[in-house]
Amino acid sequence: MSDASSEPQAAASALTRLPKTYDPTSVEDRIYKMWEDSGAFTADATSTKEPFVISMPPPNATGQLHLGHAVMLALEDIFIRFARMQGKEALWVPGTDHAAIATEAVVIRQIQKEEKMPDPRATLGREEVLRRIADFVMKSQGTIRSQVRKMGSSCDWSRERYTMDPMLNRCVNEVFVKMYNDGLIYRGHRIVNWDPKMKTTVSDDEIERKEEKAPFYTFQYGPFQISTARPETKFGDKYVVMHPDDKRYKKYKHGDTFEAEWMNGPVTATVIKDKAVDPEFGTGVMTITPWHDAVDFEIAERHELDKQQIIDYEGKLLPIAEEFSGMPIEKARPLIVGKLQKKGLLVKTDENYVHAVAVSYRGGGVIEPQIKEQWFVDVHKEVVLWKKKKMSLKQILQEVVRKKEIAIIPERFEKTYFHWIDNLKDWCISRQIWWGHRVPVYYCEVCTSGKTVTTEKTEGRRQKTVGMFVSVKALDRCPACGGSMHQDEDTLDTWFSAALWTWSTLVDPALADDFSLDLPELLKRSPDFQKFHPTSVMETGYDILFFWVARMILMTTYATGQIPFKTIYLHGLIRTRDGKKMSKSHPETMIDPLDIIPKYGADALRLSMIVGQSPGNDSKLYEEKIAGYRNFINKLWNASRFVLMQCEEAGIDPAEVRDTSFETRELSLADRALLYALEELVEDVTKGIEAYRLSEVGERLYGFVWDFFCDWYLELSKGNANHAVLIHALRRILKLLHPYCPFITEELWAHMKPQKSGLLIKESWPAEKKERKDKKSFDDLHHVIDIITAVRSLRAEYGIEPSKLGTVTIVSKKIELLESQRENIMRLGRIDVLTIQEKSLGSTKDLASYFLEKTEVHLHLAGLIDIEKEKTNLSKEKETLSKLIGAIEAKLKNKEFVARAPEEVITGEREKLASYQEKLTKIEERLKNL
RNA sequence: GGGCAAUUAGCUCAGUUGGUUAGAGCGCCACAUUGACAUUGUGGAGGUCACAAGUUCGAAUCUUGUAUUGCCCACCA
Repeated sequence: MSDASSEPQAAASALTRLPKTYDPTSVEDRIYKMWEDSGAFTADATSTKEPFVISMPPPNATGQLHLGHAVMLALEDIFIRFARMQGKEALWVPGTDHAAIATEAVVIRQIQKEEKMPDPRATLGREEVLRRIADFVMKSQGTIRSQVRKMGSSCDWSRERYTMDPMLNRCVNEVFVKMYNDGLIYRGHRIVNWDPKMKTTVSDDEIERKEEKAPFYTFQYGPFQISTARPETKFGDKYVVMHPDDKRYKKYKHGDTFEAEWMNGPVTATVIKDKAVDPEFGTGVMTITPWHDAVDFEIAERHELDKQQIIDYEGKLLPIAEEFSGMPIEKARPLIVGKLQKKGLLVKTDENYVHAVAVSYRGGGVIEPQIKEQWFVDVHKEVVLWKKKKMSLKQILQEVVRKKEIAIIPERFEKTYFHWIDNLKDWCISRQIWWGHRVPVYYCEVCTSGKTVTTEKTEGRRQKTVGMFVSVKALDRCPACGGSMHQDEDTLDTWFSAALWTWSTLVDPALADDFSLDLPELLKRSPDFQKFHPTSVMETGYDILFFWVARMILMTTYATGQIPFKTIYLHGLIRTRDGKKMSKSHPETMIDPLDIIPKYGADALRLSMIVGQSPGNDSKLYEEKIAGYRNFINKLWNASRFVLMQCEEAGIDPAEVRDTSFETRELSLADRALLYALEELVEDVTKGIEAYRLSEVGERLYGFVWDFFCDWYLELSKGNANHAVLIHALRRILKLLHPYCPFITEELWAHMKPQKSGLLIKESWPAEKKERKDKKSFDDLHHVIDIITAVRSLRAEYGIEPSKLGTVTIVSKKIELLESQRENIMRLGRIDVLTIQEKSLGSTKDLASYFLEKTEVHLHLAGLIDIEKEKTNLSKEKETLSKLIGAIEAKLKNKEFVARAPEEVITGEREKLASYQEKLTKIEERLKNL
C-alpha cells in the first residue's frame, strides 16, 4: 500500500481511510438524519404508484423502547424499504398511543409519591389531573420518538399521529354516534369486571387468570349442601340451583321454597332448575350471587331473580353483612367461616382446592365482578350492511377472514381467531378513569331532573333515557329544552380508539372542526385515506391479536366499509436464553435495545432478531447472538474496504463503474460464476421477502456474503481483480441487504454508488437478469473449490505448516478447466509444483490422496507419508461408499421402486451409483498400491 | 376441561408440495499472527431427526398414538 504522505490524490486516498472496523455509533445518527432530510420517508398521496402501507402499532406515548418494539420496527422497516425500492408508494405511519389506564396510573402514583397526596383525583379534580397527565405525556413523548429513530425506522414523520389528536378524537366520536344510532352501542346494567385497585371496569380480554390455592368450604343450606371458596359473597343468597335432570333432587320442583338457617338467621330460599349447573361438581347444588358472578348473573337474568350487591366498589362488605360491614373481604372471610362453624353449618373444608382467580392485566388487583351501568358494544345484533348482507359485528369478523379478504400469517392463528370470536361477548367500552376519550354522551340537567328519568325497554337490554343526547359535537345546551348539560363521566377503553388506527390516522386533520361533514364525507375528502386505505400489512405481536387486531377488523369494516389491512403478520415474543419472558425483575437476562444499539449497532440488533425468528413463534435472544451479527456487519465493511482499496490501487474511480462495464470485457471463471450466483441471489431474496420468509432470506444473504463472496470470490480475485465486477457485485449486495441493515449499506453505498445516483434508500430494487445465468461456470468453479478444499484438507491431515508449499498431482479428465485455474489452485492450495494429468498415478507410494467425483487429488509427501494412516482413511471412505452403493443397488433392484418412482429420481440414483462406483474403484486401486 | 404449537449436533435454530451421505450460526478441538477483516483465516470432531405403530417403492417430512415442554381459551360454584 502506498504511503499516505506520498499520495497526492487526497480524494482517492480518502477511500482507504475507512477505519479497519466499522463503528456504527459514528454513522447511524448521521445517516438517519440524511434520510429524513432527503424526504425519502415521505409518501405522496397524489402519486400514481401502487401504494404499500403499514400502520405502525403505536407505542405508549410515555413508554421506553423495548425489544418488543425493536422487533416490530425491524420487521416493518424491512417490508417498507423493500416495497419502496420496488417502486411502490410506500407509507409507514408512525404514532403513539395515550394508553389510558397505564398512563393515568403512572401519573397518579407519581403525584402520590412526590406530593404526598393520598388521593390526587379527589384533591385535584378532573381538569387538573388531566392537565398534569397531558403535561407528562408531552414531556415524555419525545423519548419514544427518538428511540424509534434509533432503530432506523423509515417511517413518515410528517404523518405522525397521536390517539388523542383532535381528528382522531373526532373519529372516535363519529364512530360512537354511528354505532349508537345503529343500536350497536347500548347502556345497561350488566355484570362487568371491576378492578377495585384502579377503580374502573376492564374488558374480558384485560383480565388474566391465576391459579390459586384456597380453602373450599361446604356448608349446610337447608336440606342441601353447597360449596364455595367465597363465603363472603353469600350473605344475600336465597336461591339454590340444580340441574333439571339431576335425579338426586327430583323431589324438589322448580319454584319450591324452604326455610334455611343462614348467616344472619333464617331465610326463605327458592329452588331453581338450570342447566348451567354441573351435576358432577361438588354436591350438584349451588346458591347464587348474581351481583358478583357472571354465571350467577346469567342464571338470575334467565329466571328474573333478585340481585343484591354484597361488596362495594372499594372491595369492602356492605351493611347486609351486619357485623362484618365495612370490612375488606380478605379479612372478613375467615371470620365469616368461623361464625358459620359456630352455628354448626360448616360441613367440611377442602384445603387443597385450586381455582383460577381473575386478576387485572394492568394493575394486578383481584377482579371483583359487579353489576354496573356501563356502555357496551353489541356484537350480536345483525344490523351491519356488508356486501349487501345484514350481519352482526361477530359475523363480519368471521366473514372477512373466512373469505380470505384478510390473510393471517402464520395461518394457524386463524383457528385461534375463530375460537375467540365464538366466545366473544358484548364488549364493555366504558372506563371510570379520566385519561382517555370521554364518552360523547350528554345529559340535560333540566329534562332529567324536571321529569323523572324514564327508561323504556326497546329491544332486549337497550334502554332509552330521557334527556340523554349522543353527539359528535360537544353540547352545552339541551337540544330539547335548552337546559344546561353535563357530559358522561366515563372514558372509552383504549382499544376503542386504537381499533380505528389504520384509518383515523389517514383522515385529513384539517377537517377536525368541520362539523358540517359526516363520516363518509370526511373519508371522501381525505386524500391519504383515498390513496392509502386499506393498508397492506398489519405487523404486530400475536399477543395482541384479540386486544387490537380483531377489534380493528371489527370497527374499521363497520365504520368505513373497508377492511383495515390485507395481511396480518404476527411475530413472536423475544425471550431470554432460557426461554423465559424478559422481565425487569431479572435484570441480568434483560436485553435493552438502548444498551445494545450503541454497543453493536442497530443493524446487528435487527439481524439478530429477524434471523431465526419465524412468524408466530417465540425466539430467544442473547448477547453472543447479536455479537455474531455485529461480526457479519464488520465483515461486509472490510470486504467493501478491500474492494475500494483495490480500485484505488488500480486508479479506478468506483463512481465511474457502470453496471454493465464488465460485459464487454473478458471474464474469468470466478467472475462468471459470481454473476450467476448474484442473479440467483436476487431471485431468492425477492421471492423470499414477498413470501414473508424473512429469516430464510437473512440467512441466505449472510451465507452469500461471507461464505461465497468473501471466502471464495474475493480470494480468487486477488491478483486478478476485475474491478467492474467487484463493484457491481457489492452494489447488488448492498441493495439486497439494505432492508435488513439500512445503516451500513447506506454508508458503504456512498463510496461506490454510480456517479448520478443518490441515496441507497431511494434506489430501485435489482431485477433478475436471466441472460447472466451461466450455470456451467458456477458448477465448474465449485469443482475447483472442491479441489482446493481437498488439498487443504490433506495438508491439515498431515500437519503441513501453511508456510510450506506442497507438491500436488491432480488426476482428472477436466484438463482444460483445471489448467485455466492453475494459478488459483496453486495459490489457494499453497502448492509450488502442480501436475495436472489424465492418466492415473500407478503405484507411487508416498501420496496422501483425496477422491472427488471424477477427480483425484494427490499430495506428495516424500518421507512424511504414514501408510497405515492413509490406509485407514481410505478404508473408512471405502466402507462408507460400499454402504451407499449397496443401498442404491437394493433400491434399483426393487421392482416397485423402478415402477413407481418418478423418472428423474431413478436417473438420479443411477448417476449417483455410477459416480460412487467409479470413486470406489479408484480407492480400491489406490489401496492395492499402498 | 378444550385447543394450538414445539421436540433435529453441547446451545440457538433451518430443513417450502415425501427422494440430500440431514444443514447453518455459536461453542468445542487442531493449526495459522503484521497480507480487507483476530469482530479473522484453514481444517476437523459432533446427530439411531423425542418414542411407538402405520401409510408408501421410499418418511426428519404424511397419519395415529404415547411422552415431555410451552402457550392460548374456558362459567365449574
